[in-house]
Amino acid sequence: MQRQKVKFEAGTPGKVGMYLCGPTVYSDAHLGHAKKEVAFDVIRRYLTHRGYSVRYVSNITDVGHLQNDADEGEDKIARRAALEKLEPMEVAEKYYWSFMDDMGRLGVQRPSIQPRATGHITEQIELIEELIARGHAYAAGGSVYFDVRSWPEYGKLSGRKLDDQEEGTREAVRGEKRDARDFALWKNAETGHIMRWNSPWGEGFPGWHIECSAMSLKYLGENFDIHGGGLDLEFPHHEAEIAQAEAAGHGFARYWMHNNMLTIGNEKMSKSKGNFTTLKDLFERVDPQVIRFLLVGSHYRSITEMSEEAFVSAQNGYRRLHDALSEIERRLPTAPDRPDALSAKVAGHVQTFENAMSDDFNTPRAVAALFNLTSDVNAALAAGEVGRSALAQAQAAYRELGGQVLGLFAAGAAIGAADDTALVSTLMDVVLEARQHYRLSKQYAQSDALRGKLAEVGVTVEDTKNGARWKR
RNA sequence: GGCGCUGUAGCCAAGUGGUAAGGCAGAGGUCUGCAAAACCUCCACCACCGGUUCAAAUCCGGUCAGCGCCUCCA
Repeated sequence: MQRQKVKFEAGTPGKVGMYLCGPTVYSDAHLGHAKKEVAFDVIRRYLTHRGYSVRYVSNITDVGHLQNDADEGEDKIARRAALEKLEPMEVAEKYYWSFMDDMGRLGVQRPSIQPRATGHITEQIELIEELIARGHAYAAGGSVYFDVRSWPEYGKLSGRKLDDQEEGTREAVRGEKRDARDFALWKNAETGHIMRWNSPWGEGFPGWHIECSAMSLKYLGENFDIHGGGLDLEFPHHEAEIAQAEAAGHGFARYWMHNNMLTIGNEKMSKSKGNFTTLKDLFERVDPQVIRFLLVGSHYRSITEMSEEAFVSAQNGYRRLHDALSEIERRLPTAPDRPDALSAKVAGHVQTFENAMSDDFNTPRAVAALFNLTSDVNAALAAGEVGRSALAQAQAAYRELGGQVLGLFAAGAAIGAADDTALVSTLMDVVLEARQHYRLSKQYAQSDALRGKLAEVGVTVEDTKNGARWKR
């Protein structure tokens, strides 16, 4: 809670418990969600790489919270349900799986535990009762509110003072609150509100913030290590989480990490602004691996500026890395068994990568290390044969650092690997052989025509000293 | 109004007080029948003005511009 970069020390040696605020499942995920998920996925992967046993908990918010702070009862999921003519839980289910599918394609590993808000109503009610018992919450009109005046530490995460905040900037302040800034722990369900549960205060539904306090404590215990989420959640969501947990007497997260936003045209991409691109649309034209590469190309705490040009840039850059790895693996089986000067260079780049990641997960510097590695590898490959151990060492660097840590170079990814079936492989051999005949007899018009035809369907032919090769 | 962030090449993006990582795009060259890929070479007075320092992109003050949160938002 120092609002600065600090050294990480696990609460229990060798183990890390981390909690990430997950999505509200009422619509398709967009690129901004991907930035957050990928950022924390990389953090988790790197901690794992460093030998920690990580328990990664990320919630699913399937209770439909209100569109705004108004008194009206329509919530986001219910609204969507009406729109799509679905049961609210069908909406939640649909977009939950949609989210999982999108993240899977981006190479985001599944959480160790993925608790749902609707499955933890009891835990939330219990926490609310503890708060009431300790005098930090009060019931009013079938709802329960957190009494911010009773908890002086409220605001410590985001560095805010209550008195400085503008009151009720948008909506009329509810009369039943003791203070305008008190936030709901439990809300009375009005007539027509579909998602509702029994509680000591009547039928209702939990407030937005309470689920994260209840579920993180349940699965990670008190004083767990890391709590993450988007910077836009710092206040009020995370502030409220801390207050709820600590005012109830529970030690909460020891480190807080917030990813910055993704912008397009210098504006935050968000659902409310409508300037978002859903991942599903994006996957139609951009390889998920390229999107992931693009995201790790900027630091998680930095704003990532998105544009069409950025996709092209990422596509070409990622291809360079990918091609070098492919060439290494192609030459590995026949590489001579001797030491090579490349080894020391590889080791140097591996060290640079580790140093970058150890310093607040600096993925841009880590990626730069991979590019520098690639330069050395390509130079060595261009110069002639390279010793097997050096190649194996380089391969391991790509696979372990770029692959396991950054989540790149996934097997079966579209670039270079798709359709690499026996049939396609044989057909391509036949075509390239025919083309080679044309070339040897200097019938270049014909050979170039073949190459042109292949290019039209996205296949690139490259002539090398050792014959032609192709890639997609 | 309060809290906070950012301004680095055409674009993206790191940067730990000691004279700017990396990628894309671009220019020239090597190789090639031509391409492609790869390799070699080139490409930044770090928004502006002051200050501290032997030394500032980096620290301090100010100015300008932009952004985020304070309302659902990743």
